[in-house]
Amino acid sequence: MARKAPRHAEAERNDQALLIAAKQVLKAEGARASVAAIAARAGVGMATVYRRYRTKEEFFQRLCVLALEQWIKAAEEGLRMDDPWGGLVHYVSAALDFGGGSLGSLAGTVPVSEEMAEAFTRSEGLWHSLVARAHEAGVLRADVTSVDIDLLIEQLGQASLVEHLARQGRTEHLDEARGARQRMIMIALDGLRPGHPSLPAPPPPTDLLSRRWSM
Amino acid sequence: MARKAPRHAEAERNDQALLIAAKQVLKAEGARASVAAIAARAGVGMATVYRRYRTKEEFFQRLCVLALEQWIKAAEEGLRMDDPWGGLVHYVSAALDFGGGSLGSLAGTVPVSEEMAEAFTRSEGLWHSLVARAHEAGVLRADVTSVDIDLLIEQLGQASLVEHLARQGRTEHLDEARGARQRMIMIALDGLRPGHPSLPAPPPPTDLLSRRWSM
DNA sequence: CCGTTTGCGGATAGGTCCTCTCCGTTATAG
DNA sequence: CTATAACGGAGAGGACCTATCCGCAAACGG
Repeated sequence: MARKAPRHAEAERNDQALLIAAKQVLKAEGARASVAAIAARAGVGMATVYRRYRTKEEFFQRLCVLALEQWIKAAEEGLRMDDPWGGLVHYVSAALDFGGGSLGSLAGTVPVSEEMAEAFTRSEGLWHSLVARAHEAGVLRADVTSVDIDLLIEQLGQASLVEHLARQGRTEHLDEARGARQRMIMIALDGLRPGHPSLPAPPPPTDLLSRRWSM
Repeated sequence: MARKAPRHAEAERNDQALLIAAKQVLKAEGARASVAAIAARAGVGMATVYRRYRTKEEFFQRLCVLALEQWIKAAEEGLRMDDPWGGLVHYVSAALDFGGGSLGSLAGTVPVSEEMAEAFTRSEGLWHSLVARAHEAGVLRADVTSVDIDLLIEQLGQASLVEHLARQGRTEHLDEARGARQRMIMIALDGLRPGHPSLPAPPPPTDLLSRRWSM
């Protein structure tokens, strides 16, 4: 009967290429990215996407789960670090690096699957621990909550000048834009340190963001 | 001959409604906003837009000029304040309030008109004065440049949770989201104060952003 | 009260772009 | 060399967007 899988290696390579391309395109174009654009970026045909996922929605849900796993990994790494502040910075930096912000733009446009809700719950728990530890050590300003920082990550993670330039093919200034972005992130993180006047408005409710991840 | 303008008042009202609606929709949807959406938001027909502007592009260019005038006004107000830091905060807050960030998403998608380039030059000069004054007074960390702050404004000005919720009609949490946003902006501004470790990467070139506004 | 003029809304033509399917082609294991 | 898993891309069908056109409503002078 079935002799063997003739093009198995190529299929595996395409799997990976698709996931990488999807992250890049989603980061640059947000939730409006088209399947065609992602496939082109990965150097494969569109059929290759639809052979693996029944619909675009299912594809994006899978990407959400993978991204959530990166959040979880970042939080675990952060907790493993001895320095509470360093751990928190690691988490935020990692989230912005792998494009955790693009996740935010997906949330709300893609129905939440069971798998997604589960992964989110796990990541949320770890994240709270990381923030709590920083608070206890006194290295994080007392009037800031984990939701505040989540919002900050989401905002800073949106399509930035870097992605805009990359999309337009203007590579001359890419490095400068990347450096500028790092500086901006550091500025925002410095605003999280203790020693600043107290924040306006009451702290946001804890479920302000998380309700987007429940089914 | 021409007796008089029969429906002049309504026309004037529509003019204003269109501009207001355009700002709101652009803020929520970015540069991809459709004319139909803007007209609907203003409660007018599409023809009303095209009676005033020949093309969508011309409409958006006009909006850019109006927005740039708001930037100029904000900078002038900031310079008129006695407190150098307060003046800078005023500028940033005003820019984020009136949706200066949506301007950033227009830059690059709309050809730069002469009027736009001129207004930008004027606003840029005022902005530099405002930053220079803060630097001289020592109330702004020395290693931050005006481009850094521009980038921060652009990033924080992009479609936020507030706009996402508004677009989906979820008004229950709008006030909480608005408060959370104010807190986030204050956190970022606190990061601009003196007394933090020095920033990574060299300062961005002064024309990193401004070249988008030259013809 | 009527005629004229001005501005109005929305249907729609024409075009772009997107999702998803179908089918002839290509690469590999035996 | 054959059988077959996996491939790429053209295209059907539909959503949506810009810009136009036309019948209608409102304001004013006489």
